[in-house]
Amino acid sequence: MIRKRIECISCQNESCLIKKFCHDEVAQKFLKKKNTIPCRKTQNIIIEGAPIHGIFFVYSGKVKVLNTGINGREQILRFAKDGEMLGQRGFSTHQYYPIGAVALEDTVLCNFSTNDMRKMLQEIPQMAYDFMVFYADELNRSETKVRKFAHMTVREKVIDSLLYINRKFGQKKGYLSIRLSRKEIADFAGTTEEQVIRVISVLKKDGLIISDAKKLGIPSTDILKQEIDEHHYFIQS
Amino acid sequence: MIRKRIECISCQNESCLIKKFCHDEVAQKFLKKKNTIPCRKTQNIIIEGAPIHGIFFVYSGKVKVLNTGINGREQILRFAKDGEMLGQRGFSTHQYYPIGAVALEDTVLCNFSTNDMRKMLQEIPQMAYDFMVFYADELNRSETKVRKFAHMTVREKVIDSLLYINRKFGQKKGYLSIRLSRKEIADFAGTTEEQVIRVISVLKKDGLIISDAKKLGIPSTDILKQEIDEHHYFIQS
DNA sequence: CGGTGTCTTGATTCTCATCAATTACTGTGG
DNA sequence: CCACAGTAATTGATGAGAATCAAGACACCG
Repeated sequence: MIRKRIECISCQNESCLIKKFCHDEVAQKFLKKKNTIPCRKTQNIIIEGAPIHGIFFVYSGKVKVLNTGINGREQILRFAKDGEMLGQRGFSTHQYYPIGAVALEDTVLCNFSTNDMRKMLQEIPQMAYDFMVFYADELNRSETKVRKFAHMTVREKVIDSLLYINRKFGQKKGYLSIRLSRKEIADFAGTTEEQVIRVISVLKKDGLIISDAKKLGIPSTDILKQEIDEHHYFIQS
Repeated sequence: MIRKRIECISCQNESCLIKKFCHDEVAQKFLKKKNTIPCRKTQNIIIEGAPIHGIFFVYSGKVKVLNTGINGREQILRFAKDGEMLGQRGFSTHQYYPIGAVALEDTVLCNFSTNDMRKMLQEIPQMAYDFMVFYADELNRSETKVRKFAHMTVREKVIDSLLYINRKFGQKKGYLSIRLSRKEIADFAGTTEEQVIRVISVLKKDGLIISDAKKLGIPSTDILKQEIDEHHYFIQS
């Protein structure tokens, strides 16, 4: 576990919205003030409903972003990996985090206070613009998801979720490089554990996905993609 | 129908993200170039999948924002009224509008080309920041909706939709000041026309909503709100 | 080698979408 | 002003899909 401070200069996450400005003079005073926070698997990074205390960037590791209904059911909204942002809502009028975030494996985070982040965005116009584009894309993605939840069958939702996980985290040696429980897939797909299991069973029987121990693999995404697209010609995001 | 050009200076929509900068010097050259577009009820403002040709602001009127699956089913993503924005995705990497927009009544729009809008945002940092906050809020709203679609019953979704419509457009003389068909409510709530009718019937019987001719009214939102909150303590948006 | 948690499968129940048929409403032209 | 057509709203019946419930298999860990 990395405990030492991470400097943006030496960071390899080219997609990070901050990294891009690591040579910017104005940015320097803020970059100096950021914190490096290591956290262990299953640890809560952001607690839903807690007062907002800044914005996070994933330096390394994997995270799930979720929120909970009072019935105890949790909805996973998205996953985040290296270079991605968490707790982005400090800017809107909210006082409390509307979402929670949990580390799926050992993770290292960079943290900026909401105040510093605000100032940095106001002082570096290009950064505000970049953030705006980022949010616009996220909004797109989220609205696509609304549509999916409204009209897809469980089978389609599960397939769609598996494809998303595959796109996001990729495969290593033929298997998805992230291990999620059936429950987590269900919470992401918007269904129940049992349904996910049933769909996965059928997909395995049909040879559309493979499994070894607890790992899942997708030999070819083509047929699966095709099935989704046939009924919903979505602009993927 | 207003045909003459609308000037931001004389516009009354205080919530408009552009109006706020109508005295800004840098903004002037862009404001001069905007177009005023009147359109009639049921007219298509944005056609889903068409090449992006700018961003719109509602000067007056009411609009629905939607997208369609190949099965013909449409999902209404949100409604927009005076001062609100349409086709906001010109900034992200998309080439085509991922959504469509249709006028629900006679509507007057202001239009900026994507290029002008981009330049304006780059040249006026505070505007980029405001837009960023706007998107962040929209994202929040959308993610709340994902959660709702995942876990609410049809009855809850319909009630939630009616409350949203009421919040957004308000009531006049005890009735909602917008008239939507059952089908439109269904497309927004993520269910079918028949289900909406059934739920509304029951709600009328229980005196929770009233109707006169085609108009719907909500005498008191308290009980309805309570029903939603009991099962899902959402941060409303 | 218990024990705990995840995974799996089957059976049951229930909600909701669909289909079909009827009624109410709106606008138009004669 | 009324007849008519076309659209929207309504109601009931049915079936499919999905959530829930229950029980057992499996793996992992002390």
